[in-house]
Amino acid sequence: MRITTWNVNGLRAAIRKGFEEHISRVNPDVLMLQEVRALPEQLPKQWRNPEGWHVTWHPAEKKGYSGTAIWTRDPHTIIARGINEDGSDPEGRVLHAKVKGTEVVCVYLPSGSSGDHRQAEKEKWMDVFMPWARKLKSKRTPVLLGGDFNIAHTPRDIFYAKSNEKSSGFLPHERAWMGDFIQMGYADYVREQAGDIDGPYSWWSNRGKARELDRGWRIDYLLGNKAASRIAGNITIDREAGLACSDHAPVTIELDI
Amino acid sequence: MRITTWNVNGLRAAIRKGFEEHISRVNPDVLMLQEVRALPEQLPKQWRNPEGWHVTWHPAEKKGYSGTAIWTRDPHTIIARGINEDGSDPEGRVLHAKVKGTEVVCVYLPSGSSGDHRQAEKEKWMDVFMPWARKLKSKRTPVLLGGDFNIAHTPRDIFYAKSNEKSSGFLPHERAWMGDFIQMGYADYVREQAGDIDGPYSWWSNRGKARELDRGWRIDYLLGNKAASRIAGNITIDREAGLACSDHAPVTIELDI
DNA sequence: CGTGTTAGG
DNA sequence: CCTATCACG
Repeated sequence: MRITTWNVNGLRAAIRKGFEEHISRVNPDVLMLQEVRALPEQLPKQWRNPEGWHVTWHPAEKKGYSGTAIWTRDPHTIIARGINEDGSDPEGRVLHAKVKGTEVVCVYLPSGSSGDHRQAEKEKWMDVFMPWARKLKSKRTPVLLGGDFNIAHTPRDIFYAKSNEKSSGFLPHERAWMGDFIQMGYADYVREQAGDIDGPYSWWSNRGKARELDRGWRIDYLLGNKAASRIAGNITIDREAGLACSDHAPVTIELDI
Repeated sequence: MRITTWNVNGLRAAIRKGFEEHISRVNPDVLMLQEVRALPEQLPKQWRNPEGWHVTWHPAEKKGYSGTAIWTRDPHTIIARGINEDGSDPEGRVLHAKVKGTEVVCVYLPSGSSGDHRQAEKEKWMDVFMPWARKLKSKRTPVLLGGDFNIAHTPRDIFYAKSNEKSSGFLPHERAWMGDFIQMGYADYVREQAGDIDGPYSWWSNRGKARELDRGWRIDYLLGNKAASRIAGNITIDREAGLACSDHAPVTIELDI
C-alpha cells in the first residue's frame, strides 16, 4: 500500500497545472492532501468525488484557506477531525482515518512565516498536538502521521541553515519540538532511509531560483509508530510534481500491506 | 494641438501591455487619463515623471481605485481638482487644467454597473456635475471636457441597445442626462464628425467576443464649448490601443492651436 | 512570488 | 473577464 502526503498549495491551481497526471504517476493508494484551499463545492465537478477514490474533505471554515483531505482507493472510516475533544477544527488541519487496518493522520501545522500573530498560533498548536500524538503512538495498530509540519528538524533538513536560525520553521524551540516528537517514539522514515545527508528537501520557496538550485527545506514528514515501522518500506519524493504543480513535493511510503 | 482622452483600466497593467508604444503612435500633446488605479509612488520610477511631459496626477484616496491624470507637452496650470467648492475629490474623478490658453477637464464618471449602491453614487455625481459643467461652458476661452462618462447617449452609441435598456450606462434617465448635457451647448465632437451611424465605440466588455466583433459602447466623450468648436478639428479613435492595452480606446481630437 | 479573497468595473 | 486590494504562506 502506497501512502502519499502532499501539500498542494491550492488544489484548484494544482489541477490547472497537471495534478491528475502527477497523481497517476505517483500512484498512491492513500493520498493525504494539505492546503486544499477550497470548499468541495468550489472544485471542478469531476474533482469533488473523483472516480475510483473514496474521499473525505476537511476544509477550513475560512474560504480559500488551509484545509486537508484524505483520498483512499479502498474504503476508509473517519476516526476524528482535529485534535480537540469536541471535534472542532476550524482551520481543517487534522484528519484522522483508518484504512485497511492502518491509521493515517493527515496533518497540516500552521505556518508562522507571515508574522508574530501566526507564529503564536503555531506554537499554541504545537503544544496541543504533542500530547495528542503521544497518546496515538502507543497503539498496537500501525499509525502513520503524514503532512506538512512547517518545521525543518536539523541543519541537514534545510539548505540555508545558518541564515535561517531566526526564521519561523527553523527556530531552536521548533527544532527541539520536532526532536522530542521523534524521540518519543515516532520514526522519521524519510530521514531514516536517506541517512545523514543534506536533504532530501520537499519544499522550495518560489522566490528567486530556490527551486532550480534545490535550495529547499524538508518540512513534509511521514512519521510512524512501532507497528508502522514493522511494515514500512521504500520512500520516494517526486520532485517533478513539486516543481510543476505546487511548491511542495509529494512524499510517498510503501507499506507491506 | 492633439488632445487625447483614454481610460487605461490600470496604468500599471497598461504599461506592461505596451502603453508607451501606443502613446507614441497616438502622439498627443495633451493626454487625459482615467482609471489610473495607482498612486504615483506605486508606478515604475520612469513613469512617475515621464520625460518630455508635464504631469499632474490626481489619484483616489483608496488604493488601486479610480484616479485621473493630465499629461501635457507644454506646461500647464491646474485650475481645480474635483467639482466641490472645497476642492475635495476623494475618488480623483475631475482634473481641470489650462494649457496654451485652452481649458481641459479630465472627467471620470462613476460606473453604476456593480450594483445599486454604485448606481446611487453615480446619480448623485451626475446631479452635481451638470450645474458645474453649465457654468464652465459659458467661458470665452475654449473649454474641452474629455473622459469616460460611463453613459451611452443613443442607440447608435451602443451595439446591443435593446437588451441594455435596463443596464446601468444606458438607462433612460442617464441617456436623457447625456442629452441635456449636449443640448445645453456642449458639442459632442465624435458624434458630430461620425454622423448618424452605429458607433464608433470606445469601450468593449472583455467577456465573450465583444471586442473582436466590435460590439461595444461609446462612453468616452470629447465635449467642447462654442470657443472650442471654433478650433475643433479631426477625431481619431485608436481601436488597436484599446484592444491591446485597455478595454477602452483612446479618443483624440486635433485643435487648431 | 504565488494562491486564494473581495470590491469594483 | 480583468484590475486592483489584502491575508497568508
